[in-house]
Amino acid sequence: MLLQPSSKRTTCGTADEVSGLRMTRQRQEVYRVLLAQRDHPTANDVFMRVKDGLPNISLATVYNCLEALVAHNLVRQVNFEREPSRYCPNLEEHGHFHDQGTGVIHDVKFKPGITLADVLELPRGAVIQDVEINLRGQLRLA
Amino acid sequence: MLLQPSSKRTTCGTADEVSGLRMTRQRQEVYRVLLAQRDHPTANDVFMRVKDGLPNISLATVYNCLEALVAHNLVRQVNFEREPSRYCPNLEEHGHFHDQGTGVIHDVKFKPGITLADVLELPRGAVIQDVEINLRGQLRLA
DNA sequence: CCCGATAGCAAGAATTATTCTAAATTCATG
DNA sequence: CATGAATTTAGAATAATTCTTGCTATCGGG
Repeated sequence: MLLQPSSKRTTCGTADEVSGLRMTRQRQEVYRVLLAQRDHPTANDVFMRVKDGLPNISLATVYNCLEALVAHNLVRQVNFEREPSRYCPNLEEHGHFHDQGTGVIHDVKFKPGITLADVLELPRGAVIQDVEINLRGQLRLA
Repeated sequence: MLLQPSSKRTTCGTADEVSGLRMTRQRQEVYRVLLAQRDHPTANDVFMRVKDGLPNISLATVYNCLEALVAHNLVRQVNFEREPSRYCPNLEEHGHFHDQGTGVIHDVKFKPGITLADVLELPRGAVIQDVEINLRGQLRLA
């Protein structure tokens, strides 16, 4: 899923868009950085990485870009406790395991064929829009 | 030495501890407020409620009390997105469903006999200390 | 009962991730 | 090219939470 400032496919008069989002240089670079190193960086981490390619970018812009990417479902925002938000380009439904020993956050997939309703006693009539599963623990390797 | 219930001081008397936590007047009141209205209040909500009984309590103390209660596993801290933390005296393992329509947070129980390992592909050797499950959605009542 | 030590409290200042503001720039489109 | 909308930027503002400081209450030992 490489993003490219693709050819001018101007249906209604718009230009290079991904998921209806105009792909500016800054958004491109923020997205590229997220794909390049999938270690759940914070906004500030992203800021520092993006500065290599765009030395004049501002932190506010990084926040703007991340917000735009999240709003257009290209990136997920991951909140852990009250820590700074982290960002994740893995769009599959998944949870996160935060290893307290190393600080590393691992993606955790659902077992195949499992749905939330199999697991939880949801309120009647509940329509779920978004699921967040966060685990904290240690990796005790044998 | 004979001890009579001292009528002068607080009704709670001396040095009673719960889970190794000294139960001061302030901690008692914070805890009581949480038990009385289980609507997942924020620290500030708790502050306002506690002021009825303890008009001189400070917000910092409410934070301290909540922290102490959480540390001693009498209360759970619930974090939703980047919103202010909420507090919950329900100690059963459970998740939270945040109804976007009303803003109400509902506790969500696991179905009986379900364990995390049934559902998630945990990393090998992962020892889970804490689980957080947050759902966002709407209640569409038929 | 007295004393020193410790824990807890209150008030306000500090911290910090994030959002907002306003001005400048870029870009799409006519 | 002109125009208006979207985007970027730098810095100020916001707000939940934490920290600091000085004070008070409580505990344990003589």
